Amino acid sequence: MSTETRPVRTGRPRSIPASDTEHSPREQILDAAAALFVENGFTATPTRAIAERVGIRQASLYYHFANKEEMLDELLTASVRPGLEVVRSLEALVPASASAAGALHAALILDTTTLIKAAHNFAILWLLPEVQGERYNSFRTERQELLHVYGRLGGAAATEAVAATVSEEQLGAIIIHLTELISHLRRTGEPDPVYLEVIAATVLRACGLDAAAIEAAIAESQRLRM
Amino acid sequence: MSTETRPVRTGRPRSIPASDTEHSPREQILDAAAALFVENGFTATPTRAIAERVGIRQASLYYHFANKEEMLDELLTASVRPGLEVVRSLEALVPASASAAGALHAALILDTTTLIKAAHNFAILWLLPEVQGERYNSFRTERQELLHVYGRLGGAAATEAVAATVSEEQLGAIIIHLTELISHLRRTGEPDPVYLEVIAATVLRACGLDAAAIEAAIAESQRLRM
DNA sequence: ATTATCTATAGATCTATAGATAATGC
DNA sequence: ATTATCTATAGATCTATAGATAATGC
Repeated sequence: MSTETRPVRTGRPRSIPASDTEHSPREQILDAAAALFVENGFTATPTRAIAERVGIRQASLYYHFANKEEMLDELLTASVRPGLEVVRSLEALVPASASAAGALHAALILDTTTLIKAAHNFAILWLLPEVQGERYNSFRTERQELLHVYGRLGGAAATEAVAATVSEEQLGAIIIHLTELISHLRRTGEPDPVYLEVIAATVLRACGLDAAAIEAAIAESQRLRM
Repeated sequence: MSTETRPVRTGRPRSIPASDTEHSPREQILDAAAALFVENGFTATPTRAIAERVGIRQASLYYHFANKEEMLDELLTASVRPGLEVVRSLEALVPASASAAGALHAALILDTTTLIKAAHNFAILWLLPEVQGERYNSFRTERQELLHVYGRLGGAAATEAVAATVSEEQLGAIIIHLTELISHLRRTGEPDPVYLEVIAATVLRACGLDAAAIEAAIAESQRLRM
């Protein structure tokens, strides 16, 4: 016996009945837009292409969104938020129940796992030139926050020698940028999952940790992620 | 007495006389296109905007280029080639007249210096979604070659522990990606030049080098660049 | 009555071609 | 004659709005 709220659809039926009755039209549109924006970019994706992929008429998009920008805006914020939460909750464990290096490694693995597994390669959306505009400031703020958290974790994990020459700001930029390597690799094919481990270890090396310290952080990271 | 070949221009004069008589119309167009493609992207840059920036009519572009793609294509290849030459010539010094770590460091500083100083932020062009098409394969081949050279240099410089867990392919991807951090930072402002040193040192750490080995590589790198 | 679609289309582009024109070169 | 521009424009978009329509909700 199913207690799921079966979605009963009002409104005029589509000329091509929806293959996906699970998700709301809004979600269907965002999914199609994500796929196409990632593949072709924003300006190069006609609203018609989005509609076609959903199986509705081009004009019907505008019942759900005021314009094309609104779709991109929603996709952008959806693309940082989960990563930010993960990294924040791991930072909260430091120093009481986790070391900075252990938490950093765990955050990196979880974050890059999301990047590699997500249905669409969301994380490259913010590279679109159109995103430079002020319209997307709220997204940029969230990304900046992610950079700061990574910077703090990295700074706390770093050896004195590294902390003395690399600011937390710089470290944050380097770390977040290394996680994004996954998205870049995804553009040309399915990246080898071993990259997740390689990137996480590279970040720890960038923080100045030696082989023994890295091994310890990896072990701790595994416990933290259980 | 000047022996410079003063460019005497044939053809119908422009309605707005060129402010730049130094460069050929083709070069003027590429310069304008570079600035606009970097700022707004490819599809979002109308040919009219390029022409306006040059000071000619939109249709006049097509005397010099068959289409818009040809402009992007030319800009892309111009953006990798110099870096590739620099890195190659440094690799040639190894091991006879330079250590791998020293050559790698020198290559990184020279490469990122170009990225930070170039008139336009060329290096982000290859991130444009339009560049994924086969049309730009020749450019992608050159970039792949740059990745391989960096991978070989990194592999040769790496400690045994790192070389055992990170392939040259992976190392190359990480290194080239770290150099590109400069271009990303340039999108939002003028990056602090200290990033050049920070990135180069980060790469050496990623290769597993300890503080002493890095210091030695930096000293050697300075000699190599004199 | 409300919702979510549809059809039709206005208005604003945008790329690239055709053919004219105003210089210099020989 | 050759070169590099110009004017004019065809043809193909592309976004967003207006208003009609076919369901369900009450």
